Amino acid sequence: MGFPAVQEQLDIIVGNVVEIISVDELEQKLLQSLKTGKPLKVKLGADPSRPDLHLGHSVVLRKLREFQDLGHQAILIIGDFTAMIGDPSGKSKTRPQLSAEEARENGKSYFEQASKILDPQKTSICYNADWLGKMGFADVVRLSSHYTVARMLERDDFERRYRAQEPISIHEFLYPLAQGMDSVHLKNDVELGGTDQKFNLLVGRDLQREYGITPQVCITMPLLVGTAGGEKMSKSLGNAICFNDSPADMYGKALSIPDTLIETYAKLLLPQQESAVIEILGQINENPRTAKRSLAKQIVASYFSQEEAEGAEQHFDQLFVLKKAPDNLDLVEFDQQSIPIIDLLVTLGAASTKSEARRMIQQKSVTVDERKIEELTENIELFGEPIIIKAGKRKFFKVAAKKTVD
RNA sequence: GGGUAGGUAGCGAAGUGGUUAAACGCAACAGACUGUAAAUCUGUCGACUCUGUCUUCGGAGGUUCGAAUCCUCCCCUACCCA
Repeated sequence: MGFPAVQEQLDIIVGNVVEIISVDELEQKLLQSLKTGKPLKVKLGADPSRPDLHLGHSVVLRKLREFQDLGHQAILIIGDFTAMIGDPSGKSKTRPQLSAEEARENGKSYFEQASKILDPQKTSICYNADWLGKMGFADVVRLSSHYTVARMLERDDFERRYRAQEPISIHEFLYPLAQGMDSVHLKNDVELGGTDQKFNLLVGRDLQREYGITPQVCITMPLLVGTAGGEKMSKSLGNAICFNDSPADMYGKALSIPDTLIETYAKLLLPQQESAVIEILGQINENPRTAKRSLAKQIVASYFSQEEAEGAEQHFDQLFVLKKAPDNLDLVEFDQQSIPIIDLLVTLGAASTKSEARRMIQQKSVTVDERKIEELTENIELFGEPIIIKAGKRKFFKVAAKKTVD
């Protein structure tokens, strides 16, 4: 099967990217593949230590998908080797060192999640422990000789930390080199990454050249801003929308983004060709609310289905527009017949400590079957029909005493 | 090896013997408002048997009526000199 014309391919590839190093080389590679009928190898690195994919990852995954759709070969490379070492970078706590099995396990989960965007049939997965794990100390020494400290310090992150007098461990210097070795091993034509990966991508390019391979084209994609705006989306900052979120959560989170983010989200999170994108962009000025609602719905639909997206929207309206409890709450059963409200909130996980539970009550955010709790010491009767506990705006629980079978 | 500057609540950052559970900012949570879980305003934000009690300021001891603040030892980080 043939590839689309080079210009046609370029038009798609260029969309949404921040930088392509370099466009000329990319064009040549495309031309070459068109002539020989050989697809380009497009590499994307995946970190298996954090297998929870969120919409931030989707930006770059979508770009990879576009390459697939153009007929090129997507290679998802699971960094299980680096994950096994663990990364104590800077002040951030040492990441748990993963065992080989855990890393593989996470890698699998990563692939499954990524398959919501990629075409799994056309995606090859590699584990970099397969080759990095076989390198001996001598190999590593040889590898490190290709790079200098000064060049390492060019990296934004290193430079900043160095200036701020924050610690940088030696092995962190080895990371870009290890990642670069992946490119040497795979002889890939293109590597994708977020803008924060630019340095690493370039190291891969340099190393390929050192090892006598045609250097890869580096394509960087924008980092997605989190739902709160400002910082980049990340699970640990709690501003992420995850692939594994329920449709309802996904919808709610998407709807809570600041208005100023609607455009960015619409462009980066939906397929470029999607007609809804244009529609949403058109609505922003007239009615941001409508634009945001259809954005949220489209996002949910792209991970689940149109029906589930509708459902999520209805669920949301019921909760926040009509302010009623959702009707499909799981029942939490208790052994005892009654329980102090504070203990109840902690047991349910609505509050992490009793002090917090106390505070919530004092702030009048707790209701039991629509009745506001005023007394800190109130006992909640659990026998009989299940009751609905509401804590804050969006935490609902349905509780009851266990039915005694006699 | 020598020297200097540091290690304070989720993060950033004040505080250098006494109303200090510890200023302030961010994050978080709640309330009001709204078109949303946006924005804005207000409040909360160590724990508990909660008008009181207990435990915190890298760790362990010590001085003192009283210490995050003084002393000793140790651990950790950055920089400079070797």
